[in-house]
Formats: sequence, C-alpha cells, structure tokens
Amino acid sequence: MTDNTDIDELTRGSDEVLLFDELKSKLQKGRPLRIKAGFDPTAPDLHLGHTVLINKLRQFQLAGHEVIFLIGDFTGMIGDPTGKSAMRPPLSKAEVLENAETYKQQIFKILDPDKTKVVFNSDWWMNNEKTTAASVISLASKMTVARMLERDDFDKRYKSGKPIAIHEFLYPLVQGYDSVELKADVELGGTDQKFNLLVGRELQKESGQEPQVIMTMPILEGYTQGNEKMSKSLDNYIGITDAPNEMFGKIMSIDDEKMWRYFELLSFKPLAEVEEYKKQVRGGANPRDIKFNLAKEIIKRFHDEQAAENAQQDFIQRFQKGAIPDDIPEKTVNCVDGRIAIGNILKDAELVNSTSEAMRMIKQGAVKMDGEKIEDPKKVFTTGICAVFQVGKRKFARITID
RNA sequence: GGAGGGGUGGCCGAGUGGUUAAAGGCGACGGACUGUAAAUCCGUUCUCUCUGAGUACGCUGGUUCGAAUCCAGCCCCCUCCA
Repeated sequence: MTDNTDIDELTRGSDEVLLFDELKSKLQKGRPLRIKAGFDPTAPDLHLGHTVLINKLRQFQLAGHEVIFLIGDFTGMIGDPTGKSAMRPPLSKAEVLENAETYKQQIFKILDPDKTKVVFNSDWWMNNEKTTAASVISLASKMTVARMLERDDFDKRYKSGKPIAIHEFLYPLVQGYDSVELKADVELGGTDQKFNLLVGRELQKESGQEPQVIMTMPILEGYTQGNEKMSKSLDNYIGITDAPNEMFGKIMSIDDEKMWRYFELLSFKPLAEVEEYKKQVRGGANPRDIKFNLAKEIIKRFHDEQAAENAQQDFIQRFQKGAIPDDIPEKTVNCVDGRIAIGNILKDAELVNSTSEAMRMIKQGAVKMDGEKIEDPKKVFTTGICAVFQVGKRKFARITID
C-alpha cells in the first residue's frame, strides 16, 4: 500500500487535491481505496490528453487501489453542460457496449485489465426501481440554484445573459450521485469537472458516506502552437492509435517548454529523473535529444519497443539526413484518357485536399517527384509511371499511375 | 404576447449598392533559418478542366445594368418587458 513518501508522485501533475489531508488519512487506512473516474460513452477514440487521467488511475492501481472506470452512458444522454443544450439521443445498448470494448482495448495499454472494474451508470439510472422520477426530484432538492450558480461555467453564462437549460443542472447531480452509488473514496477528473466532483462530495455527505477526495488533472495542451487543449476538433491531438512514425513526429514538434508538461503528465519516469533531464538541458544538452526519450517512451506504451526504436531511426534518416521514409503509403490513381494532370494526381492520392491546393503547393515549391522539385503546375503524366511524390516535408506517397 | 439586437470564409471580426473571393486578426499550411522545436522573415489559405471560369456572406423570392449590402416572407440565436 502507498506510504506517505509516494504522495508526491501520487499527486504529481494534479491541478488540485481536495482535501489533501483527507487523501493522506485515507491512504493510511491500510485498505485499497475505490478510485472513480467517469468517461463519455461516445468518444472512445482516445488521444494523449485523455490519458493524463488514465495515467493517474494507473498510479493508484500500481499502489494497490481499486480503479473503477465509469462509462457515463446515462449522463452522456444529458450532455455535459457546455452551452450547447439539447439532450443527446441515447446510444443503443449495443453501441454502448461496442464503445466500451474500444475503450478497453485502448485503456488496457495503460491499466491492468484484471484490476480495473468497468461500470456503466445506466445500470442504476435506467430501468431501476431506485431511481424513479420521484427520486430524481428528491435528488434535485438537495441542491439550490444559488449553489448551482457557483459553478464557473453557469455563473459566467448567467451573468452574461446566456441561456442555461434546466436539464444542465441535473448533470452534476447525476454524476455526483454516481459517487454515492459507487462509494468512491477518490474521484479523478479534468479541472473542468471540479464542480461536478464537489457535488459528489456533498451528496455522499448527505447519505452518510465519508466524502470522496477529488483530484483534478489539468487539460493537456495540443502538440501544435498555442495553449489550446488537445482535441480532435482542433486537430492538435496525438491519438493513441496513431502510427509510430506519426506519433514520433508529432512529439518532436512540441516546443521545448511544453515538453516538460508532457513529461510531467504523460511520462512514467520518476520526477527525480525528469529533474535530471532538466538539469542536463540547463547544462547545454540539446532538448531534442531529451525529447527523443519522451517520444520513445510514449510509442513503446502504445506500440512496442521495436516500433519506438524504428520510429526514431526513421526520424533521424528522414529529417536529419533528408532521406525518404521507407513506410510510405502506396497509392494508385486512374487517368481518363491515358493522361492525368499533376494536380489531380496529388488530390487523388490524398496528398492535398483539392486541386487548387495542389496548384498552390506547386507554386510554393513544396512538391517533389522522386526528390526532384516539380515547377510546372500544369504538368501532365501518362499511364505507367510509378514514383514517390512528396508535398511539403511530411507528406509522401508512392503513386502508380494506372 | 410586446420591444429591440443579431446570423459574413476553419474561428474571431470589418464591410451597408459597383474597383469585394470579401479588410484585419487568430489558426493552419508552404518556403527560408533550425533541432520537422520555439522565435523570426517571406508567401499561401472556396472550388475547378487554374494567367481563365464557377460558386459564396442564415433560407427563399424580389428591386437593380449590378446586391453580403435595398425590399418581402421564412428559419435560427440573443437581450429586455410581460
């Protein structure tokens, strides 16, 4: 079981722990704690941002605690308050189970399947005598509007006159009640979840349970410029199913400052070792080489050691020595009358999104064929050619013209 | 139910009859420089059969030689009053 010297690692990277002393005393109980974390049922396509929380679960798991992975298939219907009101249509049981499988495939690269309990909150929210409309109203009676408006998101919207739908108030209550149902000792969530997690504490107190400790984890920034959160819609994410080379490249393009954040939140290396890296950089080591370690560790986690090694070699070949990578996709494009223009080749091979973009790329000197720059945007090719086409530094395809 | 404000390109946001594929910013992309980092500089950023053409400013229709800009109807969003 965890001893107190581990508490720094256990709370590593966390944004807030409420209450820290309660966590300490819970850890001293000498029994495995019940660690809860909830996930949306609709987005089983995880990226590194999601894994910040999962990594934290892993830490608790390694320390001997019981991890409860809650799939919010009922709360998912309400839709977490984000301003877009509207209930989301419920997923069918089959869809939920399918998504759960996808989740498992992904999270078990980090968590131990034998020690992870996966639960669905529809189990106690739907078709269950305990939770009738009357009990929901009773639950709602435990919270006041003023208290609800303490939530930052609600507060801002209320003050600025933006609408808040009534059902949005139910979300924190429902999520909070989940903690009662699960008798959670600790609940993990993103910083944006703080309010919801606190509601869990309140409701547990109401029902005579010792309140859960809440630990919020920061939202990981995307790997591209700026500090926006990593998300699919901003296309600044590193997916955990990304191919090794892609992962390697993305991690290498993180800027040096942000790299430390990634180390703190994503690496399993002890804090002391990370400190050592920082010292090396201060002493003049090239941050790129430190970043190599990060990239390899992450790829090893989601692929394997060999893949990580290969990705690094490929990276060195490609970017330090300017070679063409060896795992480039094979594409075949068809021409109409035995002829096809360069713009259409690049578009059909998905190297660009439109022929207009192809034109621009050529004008900007970004297009190469077998390493030779293509200057003529109207260049026409005929059947039977097979060559490596390149757009910019990253996009390659071996294209056969058929 | 009444009064008012608003819907513009990935986002923010100018533009109130023509020189507007639509200022500016952000983001993204390409090039230079590098460590495919950052910063910086230059360029690009609707589509197509690309020195030309076609679409485009919530939707539909109208006025006009010409509309994102004017008119009518409709849809959606917001504010205040009840």
